[in-house]
Amino acid sequence: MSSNTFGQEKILRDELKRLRKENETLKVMVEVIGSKCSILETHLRESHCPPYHHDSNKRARIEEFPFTKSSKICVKVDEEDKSLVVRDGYQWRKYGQKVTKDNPSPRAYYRCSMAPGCPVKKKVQRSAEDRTLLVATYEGLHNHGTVDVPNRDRLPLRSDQSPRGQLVNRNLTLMPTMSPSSIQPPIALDLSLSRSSFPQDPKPSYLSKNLSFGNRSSDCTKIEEYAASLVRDPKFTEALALTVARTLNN
DNA sequence: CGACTTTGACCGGCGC
DNA sequence: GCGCCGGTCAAAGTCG
Repeated sequence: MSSNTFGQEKILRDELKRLRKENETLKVMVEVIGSKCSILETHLRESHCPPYHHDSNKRARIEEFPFTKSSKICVKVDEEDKSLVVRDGYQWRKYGQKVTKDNPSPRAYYRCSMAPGCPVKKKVQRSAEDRTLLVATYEGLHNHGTVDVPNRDRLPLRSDQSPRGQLVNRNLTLMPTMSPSSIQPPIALDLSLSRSSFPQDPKPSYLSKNLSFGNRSSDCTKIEEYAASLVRDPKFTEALALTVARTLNN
């Protein structure tokens, strides 16, 4: 064995060690954020309990409890790409398109067509600030358990420029832009991350800082502060989504 | 022929 | 009450 081989082996071992640490760190983050999420959700439910009027004459807009069923994701696309297609592992049927006042780009309305009667809807619109971002807003909860269906590769069909059935590779980014009324984790957690849209960058920015959990008295505070800063990091949220998706798969 | 998009019309909430 | 606006409907068109 040459010294060169030993050197490579050492590098690989170091890399493995580093990845294990990252994995542990991510696990801690998932637990912290998960528990915070549950607490917040419970708190919201309690504090908003039912000022909920059910008027049978009102349309579906107010039929659903508003606190658990809305989330946003952002998707990076080419500026020239005019299709309003967000690949999230579900199958969608477009039922409308509108130009809204606050944004020159049209907003597309989709309904989940993977299961009959699935109440989930999504709106997709190009961000007014950043034309390379597609903002997808999800409403409702899927009434079917899995996104792992034979059709999962299928895209919502073309809008003006995407040929029918064409696969579009997008960089999905979960954005920490949820409003107080959207505390629940994003609905489409799969987000096709199993397709390995996981960042290639071996050192995600959120892990470049040193993280030590030595002192238990300040651990909780540290973790909370760090978690708060992490949720603002799109790379972290993407990694988090992947971790959760894998956990669910297991 | 079925599944889907397109697009103008329509509906209902909301602010003035 | 009126008009604006976002969301939905539904007929027609498209595609495989």
